[in-house]
Amino acid sequence: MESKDVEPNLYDRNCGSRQVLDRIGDRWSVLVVLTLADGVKRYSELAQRIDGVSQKMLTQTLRGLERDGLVSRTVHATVPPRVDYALTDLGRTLLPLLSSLQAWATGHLAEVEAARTQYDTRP
Amino acid sequence: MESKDVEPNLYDRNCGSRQVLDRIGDRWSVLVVLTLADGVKRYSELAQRIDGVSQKMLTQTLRGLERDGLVSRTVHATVPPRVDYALTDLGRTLLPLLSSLQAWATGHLAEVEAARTQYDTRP
DNA sequence: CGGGATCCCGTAGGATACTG
DNA sequence: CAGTATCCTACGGGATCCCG
Repeated sequence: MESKDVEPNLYDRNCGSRQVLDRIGDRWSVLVVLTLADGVKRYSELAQRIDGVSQKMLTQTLRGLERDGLVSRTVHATVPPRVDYALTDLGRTLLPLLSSLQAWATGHLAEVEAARTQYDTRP
Repeated sequence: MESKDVEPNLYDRNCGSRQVLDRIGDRWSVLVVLTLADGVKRYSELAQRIDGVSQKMLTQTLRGLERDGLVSRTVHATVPPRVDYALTDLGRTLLPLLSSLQAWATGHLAEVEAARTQYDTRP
């Protein structure tokens, strides 16, 4: 099969789908999107909620998500300034997947940790 | 079900669930697991299939997945040596999620790229 | 063939200070 | 408050050599 309908190959480093996957796979992106799951959040709320993220990384992550059309950014011309972030429709389509991921992570945490200790304590 | 249910907080950097998520979110881990979806693979097969991965990263990724109990590693004492990698039962439970992720990436690729160009070409 | 060990570089990413 | 700008370090990750 070699039509122009290239059937996106995730394993090809030049394929766009891989870049999309990279974004999804990003540490902070996942956490940001999940945080925005329950509605609009301000910059400071995000920073507060997501433990360990530096403002540089948070800003960078938000820009990336905004660029990819997953998150919308709304600036209110007030004093003090206020910026709201929310999921776009596209971003919302990603939500079920990330929730599943979250569920898997918490649900299988015990097994993973067990595997780790077993791996670490062996000949 | 027990009283110890601290309800794993993904947003706490010290919570194990976040480390699990980090592993899943890893660039190469996802691709390796997906590659192993259709059965046992040798080291060289993986290296060949996954474009752009260095052997160092491949080895490192495989070790990580093995440690977390997602992938099994079988060494055959032959000459030349032969090492087989396969998903464990635990690893297989992750498969549907990653497939969904893959589907999302390819399915929404166009929208994401559109959003990008729009973002890049604006005041 | 499947990696372990080294060397080395680029950059991701943290801390801090400054601005609109 | 919500960033940008700067500096600086750690580490991701590539290339190379070598061994079981």
